[in-house]
Amino acid sequence: MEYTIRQVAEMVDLTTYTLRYYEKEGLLPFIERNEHGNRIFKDNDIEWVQLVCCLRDTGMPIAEIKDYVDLCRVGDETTEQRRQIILEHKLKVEQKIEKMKQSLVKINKKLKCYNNLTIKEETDVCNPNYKIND
Amino acid sequence: MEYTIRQVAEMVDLTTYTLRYYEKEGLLPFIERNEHGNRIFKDNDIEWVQLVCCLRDTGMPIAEIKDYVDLCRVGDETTEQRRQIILEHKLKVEQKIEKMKQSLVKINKKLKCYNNLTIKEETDVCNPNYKIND
DNA sequence: ATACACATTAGAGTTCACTCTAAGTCAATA
DNA sequence: TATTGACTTAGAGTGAACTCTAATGTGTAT
Repeated sequence: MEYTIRQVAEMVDLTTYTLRYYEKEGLLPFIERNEHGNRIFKDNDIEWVQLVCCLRDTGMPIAEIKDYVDLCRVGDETTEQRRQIILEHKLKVEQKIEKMKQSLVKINKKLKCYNNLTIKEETDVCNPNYKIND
Repeated sequence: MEYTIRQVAEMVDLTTYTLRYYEKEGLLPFIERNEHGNRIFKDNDIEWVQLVCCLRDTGMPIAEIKDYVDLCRVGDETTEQRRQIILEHKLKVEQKIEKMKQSLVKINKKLKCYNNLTIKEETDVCNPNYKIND
């Protein structure tokens, strides 16, 4: 199957601007063109875009994704370097999730505080301003 | 206990620039000053800064934290609005964690692919460039 | 034929969250 | 007394990641 940039944008929930920007930055070096110079996305390309999105969504900077893509283009002799990049990113993502979970605990405590307040109609012991509590 | 901006920066792992910026943006409206106009952070302030960091780290924009802080300053009649803000943020954070976990699954698949490659010394079936696989 | 809808490019502009600079004040120390 | 070092401010600068504009081209519908 082949898709226009607009269709792909819709599919992966990016704008056409962003897709062009990603190509310009070297994140999508394989996209073909038709006879008018318009981009043609194949199914493989969609999957690639999705991988790029996955890395971006988990906090990998554009420049680092570019490095990874460049290694991909070199060929077999770079698999170990690529493995290393993905491994390190995996660890960062795991840490990020752990930190988010910790933060969520704090947020839930805060929320519980407000819930108690609302339910019990008590005096505001839960931070009308933070001088009083938390 | 009282602390200088430098000490607080160290404690919460922000720069002094960032702390001043947060105050300028209205995120820390209660910080007192000494006779020379220097900021004095109390223990309460540290906790407040940590809450701000918690919200920031989980993706709440500065402007939204500001709105929340402003509501705190108004007083008791805004607890329901504040509860709502925290509740909605909690849900967003949960979604964010869920999305991160999904992404991690994808990243792990990729990594496994490279690991197999490295261990088995097979032909590169795992994306020397993405035309071949994934 | 002409308008509409979609595509293209280079490059400018925007937003966010800092990050830093310059110029100044103040207190303690050599 | 002079320097050092920590603080202050307003406001300029930075970097990342988009986001958009303007000019242009192409194919289809009325």
